[in-house]
Amino acid sequence: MTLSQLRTFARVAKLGSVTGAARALGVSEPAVSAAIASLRAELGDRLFTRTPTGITLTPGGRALAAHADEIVGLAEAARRDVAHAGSSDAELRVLATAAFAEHAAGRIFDLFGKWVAPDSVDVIVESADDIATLLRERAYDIALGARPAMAASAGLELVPFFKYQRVLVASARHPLAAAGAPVTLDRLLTAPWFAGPGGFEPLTEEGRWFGRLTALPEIVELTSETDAVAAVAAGEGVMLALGHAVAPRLRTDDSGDLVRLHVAQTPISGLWWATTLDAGRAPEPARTLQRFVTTAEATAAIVSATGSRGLSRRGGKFHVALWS
Amino acid sequence: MTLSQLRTFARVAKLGSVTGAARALGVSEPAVSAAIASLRAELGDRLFTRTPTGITLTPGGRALAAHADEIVGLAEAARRDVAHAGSSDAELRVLATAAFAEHAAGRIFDLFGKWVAPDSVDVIVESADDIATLLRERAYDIALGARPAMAASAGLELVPFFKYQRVLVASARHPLAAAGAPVTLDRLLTAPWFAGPGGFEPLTEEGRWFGRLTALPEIVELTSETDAVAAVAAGEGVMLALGHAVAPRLRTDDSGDLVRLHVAQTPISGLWWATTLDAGRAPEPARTLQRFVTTAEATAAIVSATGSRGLSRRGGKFHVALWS
DNA sequence: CATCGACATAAGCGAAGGGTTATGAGGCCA
DNA sequence: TGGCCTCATAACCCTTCGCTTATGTCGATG
Repeated sequence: MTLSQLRTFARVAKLGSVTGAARALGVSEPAVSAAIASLRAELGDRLFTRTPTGITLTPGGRALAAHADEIVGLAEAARRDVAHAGSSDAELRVLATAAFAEHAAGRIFDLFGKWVAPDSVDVIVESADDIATLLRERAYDIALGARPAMAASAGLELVPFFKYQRVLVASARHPLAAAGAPVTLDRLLTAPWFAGPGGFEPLTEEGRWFGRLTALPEIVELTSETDAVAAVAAGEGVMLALGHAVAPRLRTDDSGDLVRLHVAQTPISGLWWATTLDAGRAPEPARTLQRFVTTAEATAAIVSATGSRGLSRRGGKFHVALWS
Repeated sequence: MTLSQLRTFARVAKLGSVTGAARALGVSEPAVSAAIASLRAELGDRLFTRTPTGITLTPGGRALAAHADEIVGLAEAARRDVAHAGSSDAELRVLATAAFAEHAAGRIFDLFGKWVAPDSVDVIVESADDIATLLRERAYDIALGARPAMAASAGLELVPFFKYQRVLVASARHPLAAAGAPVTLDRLLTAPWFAGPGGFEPLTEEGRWFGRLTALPEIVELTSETDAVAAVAAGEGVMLALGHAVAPRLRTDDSGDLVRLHVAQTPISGLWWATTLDAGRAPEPARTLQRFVTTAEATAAIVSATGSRGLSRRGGKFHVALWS
C-alpha cells in the first residue's frame, strides 16, 4: 500500500471509473488497473466490482475510500508544513466561491493582513465546487462562500459569517421597469439574465432558487458580476444582483440607474460560510481567518463600498500576494 | 516520501536516535539512515541535526514528526477497516491501565456487550504508557484509566468516568495497625509496600503522590493487586489499595481482616478517564464505549463486587474475547 | 593520542513500484 | 451478430525502495 496507490484509488472511487481516473491522472488505463490490483492483493478485497453501469464499491472499498483522501491529503500537508516550517511565511490556501471572491475577498484579505502579523500569510483564491472533498484532502485550508453539501459536512467546522441578499434588478429605462407594480416571473424569463462566472452555482441559495424554476431564461455568463451589472444598466437584461453591492445605484426618487423588480420570493437571502476541517485538523491560520470573518470589522468591510485592492487574475486562478 | 519512510522517521523522532530506531525496527542502522536521507532529499530539509547529546529536530523535522504518526496510523486504520468492513465483527482496541484492567474491565466489557449489539466488538486490553501517541497512531481506539499527559492531550477527547480512592491498608494483625491513632509516614516506609503490576504508574494520582515522597520504601510488585491485597492481609506489609475494592474487608467493629492506616494526604483521590481521538477521528464503537462508561450503569458495575468474567491473560497481554 | 559511539555514505542486490503497448473478457447496443 | 466501451491481464521496461556489509567522519571521553 503506497501513497501513490491510495491516490489512484481515491480518484477511481471519486470518479467511479478506471478509465476516467487514468485520464484525470494522465496515465494509461492499465497503470491504474495495476495500482488497484496491487491494493486488491494486499488488502484481500476486490474494493469494487464491475456492474452494467460503471463500477460499485464493495464495503471494503468504501472503507478504503473513506481514508484514502485523508491519508494523501495529510501527506501533502506534511510536505508543505516542512517546507514552510521555520520561515515566517505560512501559506493559507483559500477556496472561495466566485461571488465572495469578487465582492469581498479583496477587502477581507486586506484587513486580515493587518489583523494578523504581516509577512505571515499568502492567499490563493480559487473558485470550485466539492468543497468538502477539497478541504479533506488538504487542497485548501478554508472555504469561504457557499456552504458544503449537507451530506458531506461531517468532520467539518461550518461558521456562517455574512447574510447577503440577492435582488432582481434591471435598468431604470428597461421596459420591464416601467410600471412600479410587481412583475410576473413569466415576463422576466423572456429577457436575458446576466450572471457572473459560474452562473448560478447549485450550492448557493440563489442556485437552489434558480433550480426550482419551471422554465429557464437565457443565461449570459460574464467574467464578473460587475460586468453583469454594467450590462444590465445598459438595458440589456436583468440579473440577480447582490443587494448591498447595487444598493447605491437603485432608484429611490430620481437618482440611481437601476430599479429593483419586485418578484415573488425575492429578495433571496443566503449565507456565506467559512468552512474548515474540525478540531485539531485545521491549520491554525485557517482558524484565525475563520474567527476573523465573523467579526464586526470584517462584516463592515464586506458591505462598505470603499476602495479595496482587488484580486488580480493570474493563470486561471485568483492570486493575491498580500505581502509579497 | 513513502509510508515506510514516514514510519521510520516517526520512530527516529520519538526515540531521538537513529541507532535506537534501527534496533526497534529490527533493521540495520544504515537502513534507517537511508530512509532519512531519502526524506531529506525530497523535502529539502535536514529534519534533524547531530548534537553532542544525540539529535535534535529542525523546525521542519518537528513539522514532519507531527504528521508522520498520524499518516501511518491512518494507513493502518484503513487496512483494518477494509479487513473488517462488511463483516459484523468490528474490533475495538482498548488500552487500559493495569488497575482498571484488573478491577473494572471484566464487568465493564461484560455489560458493554449487552449494551451494544452482540457479535459486534472484540476487545483487546493491554497496559502501557504514552497514551496520546498510541491513540494518535491508531494502535488503540480508546484508552481507559490514567489520563494522558497534559501536554500531549491536544486533539484528544478526554472524559472522566470514575472517581476512585486509594487508602493505605495493612493487616488487622500488623504491628503498625495496633494503635487506632494516625501513623507517621516515616514508620510506614520501613515496611514493604505491595503493588500490582507496574507499581506506581507516574500518570496516575497515586503515582504523583508517590513521586513526591522524599524517602522511598521497598516496593514489591506482584502480578495483580488482588495478590498484593492477599500478601498484605497475610501481614507482610502495606499497600495503597482501591477503596471500593477493599471496603468489605476493612475492620469496622470486629469483622474484616484489614485496617485502614490514617496517614496524612490519604485517601488519595484520582479519576479514571476515557480518552479517544476527537471529533470525527475516533471510530464510532470507541465513542460508544466512551459514552457508555459514563453511565450510572457502568459506574455501578465498577463498584459492585459481584461476579465478573475476569480478563484472561494471554501472551503478555490481556485478551477478552467477549463473543468469540 | 587513541578509541569508541553514533550518524553518514558507498556499493551492491533483490523485489516492488509504476509506467508502457498489446491483448483478452464481458456486457451493452445498433 | 458485430462493433464498442470498459476493466483485467500479460509481457516488458526502467526506476526506486529497502535492505545488506563495509567504510568514513566527527565529537566526546578515557
